[in-house]
Amino acid sequence: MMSTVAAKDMVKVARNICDKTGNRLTETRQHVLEVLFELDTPVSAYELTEHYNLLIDSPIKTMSIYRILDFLESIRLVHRLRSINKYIVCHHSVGACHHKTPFFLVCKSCHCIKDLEIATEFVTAFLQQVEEAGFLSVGSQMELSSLCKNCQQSLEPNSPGDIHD
Amino acid sequence: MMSTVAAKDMVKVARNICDKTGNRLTETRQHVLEVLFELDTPVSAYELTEHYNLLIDSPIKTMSIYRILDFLESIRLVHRLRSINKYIVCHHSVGACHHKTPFFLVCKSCHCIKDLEIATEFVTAFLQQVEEAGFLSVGSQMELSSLCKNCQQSLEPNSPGDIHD
DNA sequence: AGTGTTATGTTATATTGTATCATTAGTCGT
DNA sequence: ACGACTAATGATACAATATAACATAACACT
Repeated sequence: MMSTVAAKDMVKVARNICDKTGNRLTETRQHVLEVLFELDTPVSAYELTEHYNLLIDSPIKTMSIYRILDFLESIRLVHRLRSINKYIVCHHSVGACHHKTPFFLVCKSCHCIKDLEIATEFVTAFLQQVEEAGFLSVGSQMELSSLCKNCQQSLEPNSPGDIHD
Repeated sequence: MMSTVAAKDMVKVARNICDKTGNRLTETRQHVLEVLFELDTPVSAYELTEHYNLLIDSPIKTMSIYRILDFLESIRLVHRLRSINKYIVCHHSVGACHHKTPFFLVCKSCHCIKDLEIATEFVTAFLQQVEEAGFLSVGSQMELSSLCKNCQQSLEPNSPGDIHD
């Protein structure tokens, strides 16, 4: 499998994390991470399986992909975008502070995403409210179902909900 | 189908909205709304189908439930919780201002939810950032994948991601 | 090497959601 | 009231997403 420089960096970070946390960065896991990195767009587990099998010699099945995605998510190298059932590598992992709380704007229509950099004090204040409510933020990410500029335009006006109130 | 007072209020609001927006609150749609209201907990479309068929005489299939949920969501009487693929009635609809942006804390583990009342200025500031990024918030709701108090306790410590950084 | 643990392979199945076309029920103009 | 149009539902099939369960392989430790 080819590896761009950046992909190698990603793998290096992954190896570091695994070393520190007593986990194993197996060849398969590394491959999954590399494929996801090269794709660099949200993909479903099944799409990822296809790409993996195009790029990597030894074939894999989706069951294994799911397991490895779970693992990579648990060490925070992959984000699971629950609102669209897709997965993407974490871009805050390579040579950057890892303690951000990514806020993904997810286009309901075309499934493109934007990783919004929201102000720290904003996040802090917000997480405090979460804590006060007795909840613990996990997954370290938020998603907002929205529409990107393109899809806003190609949408007809006057949806049922518009005249509300 | 039995109707508590509150359920009747809900239906009244629904009828109002439909009248204003030129939509029809059919018997089936009303029934779906009532069943959802009585359940008052997030349910999947299939669970809702089951409950509907227990409570209502004329049987329904999930396909129709999905269509009606779509409709009820479009007039903002139902929230679709995408992170857990479940649906719940909107509680901001009955005799209250409807322009809130609900923020649901969704427990990853037991799927209980808490509708967090976040400060208006908070939401406003946030939505401005969304707009600046060229996105339009739709669905008028946010979800945060989290853990409720109960599930926090029953979880073992030292998950793989813990020692990160 | 032997043993326990973790990761993967493999098959089957559960769960969630859509496409499509037929049928029924309203709506509107005449 | 009648026909024609549109909206809503019924019904069947299927696609897409995800998990369960058990077998095998790879690693880790003594």
